Amino acid sequence: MTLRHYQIFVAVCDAMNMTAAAESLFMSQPAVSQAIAELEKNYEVRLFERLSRKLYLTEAGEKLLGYARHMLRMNDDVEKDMKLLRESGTIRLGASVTVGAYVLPRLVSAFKEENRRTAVRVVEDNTRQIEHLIMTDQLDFGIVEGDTVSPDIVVHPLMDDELTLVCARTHRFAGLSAVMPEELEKEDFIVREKGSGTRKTFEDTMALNGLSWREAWTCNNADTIRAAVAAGLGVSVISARAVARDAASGLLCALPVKALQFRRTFKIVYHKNKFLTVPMRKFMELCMKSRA
Amino acid sequence: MTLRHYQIFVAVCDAMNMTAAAESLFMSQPAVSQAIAELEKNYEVRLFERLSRKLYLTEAGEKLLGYARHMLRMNDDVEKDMKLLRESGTIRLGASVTVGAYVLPRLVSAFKEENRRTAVRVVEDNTRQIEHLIMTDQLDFGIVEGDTVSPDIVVHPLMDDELTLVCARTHRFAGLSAVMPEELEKEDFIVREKGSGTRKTFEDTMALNGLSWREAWTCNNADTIRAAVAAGLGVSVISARAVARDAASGLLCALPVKALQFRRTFKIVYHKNKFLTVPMRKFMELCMKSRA
DNA sequence: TACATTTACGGTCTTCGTAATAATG
DNA sequence: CATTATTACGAAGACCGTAAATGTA
Repeated sequence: MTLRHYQIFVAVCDAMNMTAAAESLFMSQPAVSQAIAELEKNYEVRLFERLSRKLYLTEAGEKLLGYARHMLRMNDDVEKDMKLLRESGTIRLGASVTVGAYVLPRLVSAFKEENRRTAVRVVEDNTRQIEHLIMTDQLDFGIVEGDTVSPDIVVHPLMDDELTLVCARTHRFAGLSAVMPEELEKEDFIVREKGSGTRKTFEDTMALNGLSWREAWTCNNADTIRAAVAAGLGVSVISARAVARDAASGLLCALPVKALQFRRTFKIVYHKNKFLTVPMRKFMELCMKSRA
Repeated sequence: MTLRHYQIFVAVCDAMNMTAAAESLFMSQPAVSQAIAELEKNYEVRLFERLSRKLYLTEAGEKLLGYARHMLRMNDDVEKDMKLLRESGTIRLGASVTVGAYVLPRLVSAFKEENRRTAVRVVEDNTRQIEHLIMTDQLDFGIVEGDTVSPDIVVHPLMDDELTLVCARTHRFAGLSAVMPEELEKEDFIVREKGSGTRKTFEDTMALNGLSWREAWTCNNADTIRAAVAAGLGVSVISARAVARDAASGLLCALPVKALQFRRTFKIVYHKNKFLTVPMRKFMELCMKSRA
């Protein structure tokens, strides 16, 4: 028996008259009659007594009616829920550390402003981990700074991120319009841990320019770095976004290195077979539009 | 979308693998694939992510799964309930007064003995009312003493019922082996009300035999009649079944009238289009078997 | 290559319409 | 005779099978 049978049955119960039920369902009366007959045959019960051109619902009919109404109601609810999910399902978003700290909060809150019914869940971890979560559909997509490995990952460059040299306001560099690259070799560096994208960009760029450097302090977050730099324990090269506020307030100095740029790109990444829902695409569009 | 779609969907969720689901459903794998595709198309949501030969249930899939399981469960329950009702639905039984008081209790309790799951509801009223309730499917069938009117009522004679003359043990009739019909005309009669089947049988038989009679007391129940007769207030003609116990205990005397019988028939009656369930037929068979 | 899913296509059963028949008031 | 339900039958479509194609490990 199909939901259609139940639907017809309920219509007949509501009308207690097959002809009227057929009309309400915009179908022929014999089709209704047949559907009821099929139900009765299938369950081997009589659903209606037909006495003197009138229909009377039997005990079995009464019982079935309860179930049928419930099932049809559920089916309608499915429709509604699917529609809702189609337009506002949860977004499971991955972010690598720098992105998560300095880019995403702004984007997520802007998105939520315009899509209040869509929940956004963010997982922050290193690029490698984010990639794995995407490959196993534990995340819908990610915004990362590092490079992905799998050829099944689609990569959309989102925005460039510039690392900048920072020092304390009391440091000898403070006030210079630019620092000569060789000067860096004389400094103590406070750096992120191995495996960090920031660290990798810094190392790669230094190596590319034939510059050596001294590691004075290693830590896994930008807050500690800013504090240590401000305290004059050394200099660092971290995302300009991470020090924008402190540079403006004068707590730290951010300054360029002559003829040398620490650059990387933030990218939106997802599995090439991933089905992107409307809210997911909306979020991505918002990211692309708001790249600064 | 049909229940079949949901059934297939649930199987795929259970296996998280279309091929295995197809096997468990004893159907081809493409058919499963198609059912899922139809669901996804219909609701315009993706139910599974297909990443690297693996299936992952989406948020929408998760939601749908909950509904689908519920609906399928209900559908199974319908099956069970219908089966139960088929074999043990309620019996709505009508009985006219004498039948209800002196015949039915025995039959119903005998029936319940062997059909514990079948509920029996009895409505006791006069034949005319019982017939109306049957015509409007408020009763499944009836056992009545009177005659039905509608040509749509099927009538099965069930058992003869003999009315007997009763008097007090101190009455002048007491001890006689038979009473001469003419003697009746000298007695005071305690009778049932007009409209009663018992009264009608009595009146008809008396009239048929050219006998007149005196009405001393009218009441609508056999208990009062027995009490009044026992008190020597008159004689009566009522169902032998109603006085069997009192006659045996010597409280009353039941005796034949020479060459005269007060007879009527109890009948099983139902609408000719009435669908008789298994328990209903069982009850009728029990009635026919146990006719005394 | 081997395995899983999707696409293509065709046969069979279902569903529903029209028309005819039966039953009822 | 008008109204309602059932039966009969045929066309359109759904369902599911086989075969081939596609995509991955």
